[in-house]
Amino acid sequence: MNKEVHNGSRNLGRLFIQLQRLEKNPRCFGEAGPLTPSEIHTIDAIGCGEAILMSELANRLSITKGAVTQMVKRLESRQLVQRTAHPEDSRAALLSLTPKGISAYYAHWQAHLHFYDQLKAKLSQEEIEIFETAIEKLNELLRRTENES
Amino acid sequence: MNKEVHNGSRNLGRLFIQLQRLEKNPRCFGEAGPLTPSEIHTIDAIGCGEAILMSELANRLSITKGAVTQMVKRLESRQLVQRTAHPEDSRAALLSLTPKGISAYYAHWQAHLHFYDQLKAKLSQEEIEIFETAIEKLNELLRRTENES
DNA sequence: AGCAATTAGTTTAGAAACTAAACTATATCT
DNA sequence: AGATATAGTTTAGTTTCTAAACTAATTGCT
Repeated sequence: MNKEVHNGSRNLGRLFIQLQRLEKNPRCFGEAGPLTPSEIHTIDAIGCGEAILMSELANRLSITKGAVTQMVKRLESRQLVQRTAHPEDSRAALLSLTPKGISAYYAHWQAHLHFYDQLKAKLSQEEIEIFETAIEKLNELLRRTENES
Repeated sequence: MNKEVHNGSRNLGRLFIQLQRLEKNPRCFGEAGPLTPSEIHTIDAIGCGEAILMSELANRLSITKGAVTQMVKRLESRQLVQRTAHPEDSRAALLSLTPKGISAYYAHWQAHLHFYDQLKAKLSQEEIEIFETAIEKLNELLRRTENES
């Protein structure tokens, strides 16, 4: 009984470590060749919505602008991302996904959904709902923890 | 309604990213100075149980033996980890935590528990239980996914 | 209009945390 | 004893990032 007290925290820790491990190696998504975790993560952050600025991407990824420059250069050379001139500010570059980038984006998304479906298959409808609200609360908690520091 | 279909997966993804972000910077634990994520992770993997071999540590961390050599060298020089000779195999080194390492280990553990307590404060007893079994099932699923590839 | 301050992005040198592969030294198997 | 396997180390090189100095365009002030 007493031994079980810390298991919740331990399991959450393990979950994190396993996720990290799984996301460590390059994988293929859509028509793109093998993509490293950072690469697919960047594609995910750019997304299929409106084109975004380099600095906005840096923000979303929590990395420096310099790192973004380097990453985008690589993805551009592999024709996954494209830059277009900003219509009003000639300093700025507008980033968006190419068709190949979009295919990687959807394939990645698809993989996530597939994985999540597997989890849902193991839970009842009620459990799914509780799990999801718990995850949301966790996210909220983390957001606040982040601002504290 | 339809818009909500993918939110579970998205939130789980966000959780992962937020956790990564949070664990990015060096932090202080116990009597040890600032420790990088890899360092505290290594200390956590060595643990306070029986002394372990370098290769066992490499296994637990899913990194190469060479990487372990380098990491342990650093932690040893900071007096967080110690090596003792293996009584029966003179090739092998037995790793364990020094008192300073142990204090870091517990402080890290403490931080996790504290965080988890904050989450639990937001959930009912029943919700906690469901959440924890869901996490366990997730872990199980991940373990299997890992073996597949 | 003119000059300072700000902002967008780039460049460069270097750090952290790895890997792969060749290596040393000991142990085990036949 | 000799071949093979195992524990750990070393080294050179990769990836992903940062910090800081930089360029070029924009905005704000007077």
